[in-house]
Amino acid sequence: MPKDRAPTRIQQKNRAAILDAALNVFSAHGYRGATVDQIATEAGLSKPNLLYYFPSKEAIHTALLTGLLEVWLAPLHELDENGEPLEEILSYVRRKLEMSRDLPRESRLFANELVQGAPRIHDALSSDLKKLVDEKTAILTRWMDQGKIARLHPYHLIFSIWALTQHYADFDVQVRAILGDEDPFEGAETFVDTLYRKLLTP
Amino acid sequence: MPKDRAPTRIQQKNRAAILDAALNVFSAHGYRGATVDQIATEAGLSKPNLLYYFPSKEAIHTALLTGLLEVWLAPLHELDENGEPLEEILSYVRRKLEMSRDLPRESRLFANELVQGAPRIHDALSSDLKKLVDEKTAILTRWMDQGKIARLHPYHLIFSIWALTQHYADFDVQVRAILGDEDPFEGAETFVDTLYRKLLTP
DNA sequence: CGTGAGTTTGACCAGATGGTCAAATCAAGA
DNA sequence: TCTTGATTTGACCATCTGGTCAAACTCACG
Repeated sequence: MPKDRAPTRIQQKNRAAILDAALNVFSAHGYRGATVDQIATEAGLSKPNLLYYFPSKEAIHTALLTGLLEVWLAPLHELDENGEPLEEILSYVRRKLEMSRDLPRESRLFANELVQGAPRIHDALSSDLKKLVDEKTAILTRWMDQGKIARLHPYHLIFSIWALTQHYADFDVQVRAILGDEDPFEGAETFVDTLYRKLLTP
Repeated sequence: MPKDRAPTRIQQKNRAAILDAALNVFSAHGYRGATVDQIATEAGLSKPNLLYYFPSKEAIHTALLTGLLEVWLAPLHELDENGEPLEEILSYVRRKLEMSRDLPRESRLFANELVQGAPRIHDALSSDLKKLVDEKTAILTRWMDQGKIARLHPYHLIFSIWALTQHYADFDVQVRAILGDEDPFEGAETFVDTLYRKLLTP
């Protein structure tokens, strides 16, 4: 394993290639379904070479998840108390939907992990995620108190946004099996827009 | 393997035990993450004994999925053109939510399969499921034409129901990490009820 | 009972898989 | 160029896993 000095050019390139390959493989097959060989091949390395950069399969998975959790929660971070309530929420929804369209692998990585009980990120859920959600639901509640949006259960409001937007990435095959050639995201965008406008209008 | 006569008492009992154990294991770990030994132990059988009843791991999985697809689609089947539109849709939503609460293993079984690209039920999706959905969206469209419910993209309306209801079973850990002790389904029920009332009112 | 079909199991196998290691190769600074 | 640390690899290992098989056991029924 490389000493912990400043990473060399090669180290940067290879670690990035490994994480990208791992994202492909883990998101498509889940943790257990992914093989180190597959990741190595996809990253253009031999298996021992890959294990020179990461000590184990699990280490790759953990590095991926923790690295992406930040990306994953960014849209919610941006929800701004000082903005116009309805517009703030709608653009959060829009950002989440864009992530489903542009980063479906990331969405499925988390979906795989969550649907199997989140054995490897359970802690992050009940600390980081919970904290962020509590912070933002407080804002939503204040908006409701001020009569700026309809009164709803704030947690379930957040859940609904996650469910509606991530559905298009996570269950992509199903969506496409039903829609055929139609682009899922065009319809989805106007649908969720209408939905939250109607729902949130007091 | 047993001859194809009428199944004996033992055969019935063991096949049922195997399928129930398999539902536990597959829904919790996905196809690849499940092991035959685990299923056998959970069913109270030895591995060779299990393989006396089902020829392979995949056969168990297929038997499960095909057997449960029917159960899974039943609520949508019940959507009745002759009923009162809003109430019909609301009770469909309610039935789906009840399934998430009462049959979370089934929900996660399909979620696992779908999120990984549905390699084993792709056909059923684009034939049976597609057919059923087309049939029911036609009803929805007619209701919209008659001005009985708001005009929306019917496919995305169905997707939204699936997403909102199954979310509580599939991502149960996440939901509970955020809600703490609060019962997810109580809040969910009133939330989705409000949501679809507002959304569907023309 | 006895007998034949139905049921169960211990021992075993082949392939897949995560991971190790010593040796070989490469790259950059002195 | 030479040296030293970084990088790469072929060979190898232990374990897990799906699946097989022949032998043993059990049960219903004549």
